[in-house]
Amino acid sequence: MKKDVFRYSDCPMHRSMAVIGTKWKPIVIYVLRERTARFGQIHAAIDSISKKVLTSTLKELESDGIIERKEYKELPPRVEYKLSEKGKSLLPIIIQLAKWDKEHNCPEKESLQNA
Amino acid sequence: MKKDVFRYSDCPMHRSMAVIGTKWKPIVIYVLRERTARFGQIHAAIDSISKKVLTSTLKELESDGIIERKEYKELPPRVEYKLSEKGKSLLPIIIQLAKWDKEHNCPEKESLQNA
DNA sequence: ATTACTGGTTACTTATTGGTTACCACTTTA
DNA sequence: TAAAGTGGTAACCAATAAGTAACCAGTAAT
Repeated sequence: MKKDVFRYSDCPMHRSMAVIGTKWKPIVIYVLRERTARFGQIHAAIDSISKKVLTSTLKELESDGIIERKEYKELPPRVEYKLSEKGKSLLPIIIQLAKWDKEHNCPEKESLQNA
Repeated sequence: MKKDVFRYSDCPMHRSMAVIGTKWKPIVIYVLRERTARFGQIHAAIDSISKKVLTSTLKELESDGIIERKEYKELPPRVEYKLSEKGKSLLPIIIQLAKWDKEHNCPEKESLQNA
């Protein structure tokens, strides 16, 4: 999120938004919830994100300590991303949000909450 | 969030983001967590939001059934906003996020997690 | 010699969000 | 008569986020 207007706010919601308040960040965290993934795998999992935006999203998440990036000196290159401890601590919230959605935004199947 | 690209996705995180994935929405929900508030009060609570953006944020939250708007036919006008049941069901997540922030993004006071 | 592979970068353009200022209705108060 | 108070709206502009297409390195396989 932009040039840190929210980062040093005294409201915790503002600060949270500074870290995960963009279109793609929660989705990337969700993708990494149970596995390490390579750049290309994340890109394939979220097919509508562009490489450029995925790159910048990953960089920001890394610099905020949410994910870790490990580069293997191979050819062709291999880079793996995974949640850090801090990122994992955010996971219950992200997962609850996905669950909330399943319970509230699926008009078709309102009674099937165990998918 | 824009023209509903995410709204009918089959990924629950995409759909959640369609409903609350903007800069201001989680903050507005947080402000309404324990009280009904008037437009001017919300505006005062989030002093960096403009009236225009607050108006559109409130409208979107209302049309997604997260908040309820009640207009009193008085002069000067009075309009009250509060969380709907659906909005209240989202609240634990928002509050957890604020709590997460307090625990992880306050480098100064790392051991004071009970503020 | 060419293509594929991977994880990007670059330059450029467009979409979306956010901000500013002025203004409105209608009544009460000064 | 004029200003204040409330919850906005309208027109216009600036900032930011996101998207597109082409390209790169360096090796292996075709």
